[in-house]
Amino acid sequence: MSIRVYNTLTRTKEEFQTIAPGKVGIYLCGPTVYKESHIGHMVGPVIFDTIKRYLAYNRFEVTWVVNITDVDDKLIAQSQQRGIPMSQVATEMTMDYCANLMALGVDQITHMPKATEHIKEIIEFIQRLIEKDYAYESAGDVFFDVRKDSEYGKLSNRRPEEQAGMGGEAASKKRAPGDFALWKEAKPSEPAWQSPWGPGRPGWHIECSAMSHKVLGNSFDIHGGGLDLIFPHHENEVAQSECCHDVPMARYWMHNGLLRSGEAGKVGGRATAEENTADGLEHTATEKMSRSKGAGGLRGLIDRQGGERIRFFLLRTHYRSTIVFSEDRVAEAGGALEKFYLFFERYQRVTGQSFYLDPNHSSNASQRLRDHDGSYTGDSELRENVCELKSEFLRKMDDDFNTGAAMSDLFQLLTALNKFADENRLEDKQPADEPLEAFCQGVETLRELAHLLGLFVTPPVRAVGESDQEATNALVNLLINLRSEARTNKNFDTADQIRDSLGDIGIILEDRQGSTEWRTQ
RNA sequence: GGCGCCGUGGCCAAGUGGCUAAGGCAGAGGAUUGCAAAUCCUUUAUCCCCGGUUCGAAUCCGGGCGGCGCCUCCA
Repeated sequence: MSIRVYNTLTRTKEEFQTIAPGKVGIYLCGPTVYKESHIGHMVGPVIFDTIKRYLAYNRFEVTWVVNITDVDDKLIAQSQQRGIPMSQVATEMTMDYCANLMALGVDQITHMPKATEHIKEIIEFIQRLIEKDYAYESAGDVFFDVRKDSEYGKLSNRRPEEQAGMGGEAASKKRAPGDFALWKEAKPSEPAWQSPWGPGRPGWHIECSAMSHKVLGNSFDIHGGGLDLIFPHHENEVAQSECCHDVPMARYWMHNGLLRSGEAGKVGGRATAEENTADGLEHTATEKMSRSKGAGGLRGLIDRQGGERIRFFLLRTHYRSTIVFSEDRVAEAGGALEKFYLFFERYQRVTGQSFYLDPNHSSNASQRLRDHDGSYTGDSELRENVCELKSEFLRKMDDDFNTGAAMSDLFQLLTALNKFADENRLEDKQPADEPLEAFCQGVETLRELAHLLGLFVTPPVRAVGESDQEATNALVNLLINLRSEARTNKNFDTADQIRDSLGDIGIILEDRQGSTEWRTQ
């Protein structure tokens, strides 16, 4: 039983072996906090949050670092444009980023170091590179000399000499066009820190090398980020770090696929299939999500769809694949979650306990360990089925964290449990003890596996406010009572009219034994 | 030009050499229900095209067509 991960460096799946036994260090490149984050920024955090949960489940002690880059040309531009200090822009956007992470259930991050709080380490790092002759000062700037690094290009598989169009505005200060800035001289109006080369600020890549070194050491296990960071960001990071420390920076380089926009121009307006297929072929122009292309509105998306839907949408596809994003797609995918929510209500009807608040398990279920001593006793068809689905789920997760494939077992588990509840009439007043226990154990497994994906940890956030809900509650119950009376009198026309009218405004009634329940949508 | 990815049922999406090609959504039929809802059961695949390797390929190789990414800021 071993975990395999795809390594960008070798372009193969490799067996996962940690540097220190039982411990894992992960560094994920976080955002440059100059604007509100968009949906694309959530892909890496969500998959690595899941990876951390899974590694912890496999008895690893995991340290997961996500950096905040809070000094950068774009941040300076923002602060000047808005007329506020750069640090204020950074603080606002960092809070926005963290709020979005929380909404998507990303709560496993161990450290979030900021670049501006590590200027000293950054300067020391650069000094070391200069001493070792891998970097040079040039008129207030410091550059990394790519020609000194014989391994430069190994991650992205490209040779600097073959690159066209490199150099940028600082080209005249460089020895070679592929050289990149470690330290940038400050212009008069720009924020600056004192350094041996005069006032300035760090270049883009150096903060990650310095901070990962500080928190995780010379070598750590996993370095992650979006595919678009392979070049130049990660290529430059490896170059800096390995020239500085003379050991491999990271064992496994993991890169998540990017999101592409699949907006058909009908977001928010329930586009019907009939409308779209009128001309037979509708080629939706899709393009990569990026802030420069106007992707945005993550907060609104979260408000409308809920974080869990978005998380589910992202984990449905393998993390290295491109995902075509649109709100319609999120909404559509999220419909599948309803089946689980309805089941959790069923679970509550059967056991009288909330799926979420079970005092015995809720708080610890996500900390369950693999191969724990399960309380699975006796044998039955359900138990066998559950065990098999669980091992299938784990087998798929072992194979490069194949969350999309693993989800199918979650759905099959759900179906098995529903079927079992049907067949054993668990919603009757007095269900037999033995089947009830088997059922609860099955639910326990469902919870255990779902929590590995970060799903169903907390109740879904509904859009309705608290007080609204109370009023709605009272009102609907009133109508239910009226309808119930009509039904008792065999006045089904009236009963149906009430139910249909409620259905028209989005309230669904469900008749159970002796009572009627309702839900929205 | 250099490096790289993708093309699986109406839609989304696993599977990368060998049982009847997962699962979800949508649709259809059935069970259940006073009628519904929920739930369960049943049901839909020339795996982009052509050639090759092989006893055997969606899966490997070559070619073609189509879509996309990076090489400039980007998760």
